Amino acid sequence: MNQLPSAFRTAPTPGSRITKSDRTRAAILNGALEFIWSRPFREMTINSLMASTDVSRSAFYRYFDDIHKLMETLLQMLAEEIFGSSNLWLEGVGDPVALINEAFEGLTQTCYRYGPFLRAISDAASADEQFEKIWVQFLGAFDDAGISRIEADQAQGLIAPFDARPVAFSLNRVNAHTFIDAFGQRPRRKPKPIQGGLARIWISTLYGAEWCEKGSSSLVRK
Amino acid sequence: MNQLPSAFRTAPTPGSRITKSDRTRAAILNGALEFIWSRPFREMTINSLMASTDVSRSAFYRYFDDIHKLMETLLQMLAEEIFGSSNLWLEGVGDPVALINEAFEGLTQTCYRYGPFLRAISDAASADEQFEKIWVQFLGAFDDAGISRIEADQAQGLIAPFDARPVAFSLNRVNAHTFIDAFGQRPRRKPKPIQGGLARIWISTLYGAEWCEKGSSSLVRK
DNA sequence: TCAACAATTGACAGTGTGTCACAAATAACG
DNA sequence: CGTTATTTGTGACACACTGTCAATTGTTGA
Repeated sequence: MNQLPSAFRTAPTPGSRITKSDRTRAAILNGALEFIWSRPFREMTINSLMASTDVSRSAFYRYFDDIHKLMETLLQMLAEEIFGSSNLWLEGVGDPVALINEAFEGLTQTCYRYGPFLRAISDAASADEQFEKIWVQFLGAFDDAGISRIEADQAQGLIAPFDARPVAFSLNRVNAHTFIDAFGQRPRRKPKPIQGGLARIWISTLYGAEWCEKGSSSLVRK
Repeated sequence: MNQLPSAFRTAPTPGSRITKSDRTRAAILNGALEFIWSRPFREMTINSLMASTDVSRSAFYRYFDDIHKLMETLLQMLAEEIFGSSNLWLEGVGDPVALINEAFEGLTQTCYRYGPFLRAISDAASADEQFEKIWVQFLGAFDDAGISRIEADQAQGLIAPFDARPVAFSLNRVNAHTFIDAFGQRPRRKPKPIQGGLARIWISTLYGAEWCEKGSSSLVRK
């Protein structure tokens, strides 16, 4: 049922032994993940979060400055996985349309699994100035990579010569917020149609609609 | 400098005279608009809001249940104007590509003007369950209208026969969050490239890229 | 064993919320 | 007018959450 990552079952200490502090820290992080999975971020107070652990509320502050610093820690976890999926198209070589389809296959799966978490991150961003910067930076990294890829393909004549920046900007927004809105709260929408819709938008915009029905089987409609 | 609507300069009472209550209510709403224009929504407490009026914090509760009910009142204001712009394409007759370009002209202008406000609404939605429902409903109305329009054009052979629902869903997300991210905080991005990027995405996805450079002059690049 | 260090705790001050009984201002009316 | 009724505004209260601190408890290694 709970599809959240189990990355904190043990301690993330470098070389030394597992200390009590490690276990408490892991308990807090796991508690946060479970919380996010079952309740909206706005209800996650230090109180309610620490209630799931066996230590007091004050103990939280030995490990994190506040709720948003904790979210920052969690975001880093997800970031690698998401960036990994997207990189297929962003930096891959070969047929770009096929790469996009492949990338959306993995990306959709990842975002479907982590939907509520993704949503919590987005909510946390609007609640805290510092964390918002991190989230904006995270999205901005995709913007830059997208612009590079589009301009590279434009140089090769694969993409029409339009202004890459605003298109990359909007294409990244459509991904982020389609996933957040579609998978962020239960019942989540079916992933396949969402994936198909996004792939269609990207491929039509960048390479032309005639590529939409070709390529990966992930676009075949039932 | 301040481009916010001045809708509350007087009282919105039906027939009768302007009472003191009307003026206070208007002062609160105007204070909220000014606040949103200059500071992020997360900093808008009843305290800081009422400081701009000449009545006490408690007086707020005579007019609104809480901050989010106030936001609800403000949203209704904007809703009509936004829906008006979009309706050009959603329900207009004639060349749909030209209609989209026209619609984006007005829509971009409106969202540029009300950017910080739009952003506050989005932030408020993630902070309050009730208000979130209203925001979701607001977006959902565009989804439904978009699906209808796409399916109608598909029936006419103007749009390829793909599953309209997820595409309309994502196209609406790209609008909302492109505008929020691009115009929600100063310095706002230049509206024209944003408008061009969005129009390109919509037109390519729905009608095919060959229509992108034709139609309205709003797509001509410098 | 017993210091030295790590982890945890309850209590506190600060800020915000929403409610209430009461005070002040305004309107209604003889 | 002056008096009453209604509307509008206020301070004070109880509650919730945050972040800090000195004091306490626990763990570890010589």
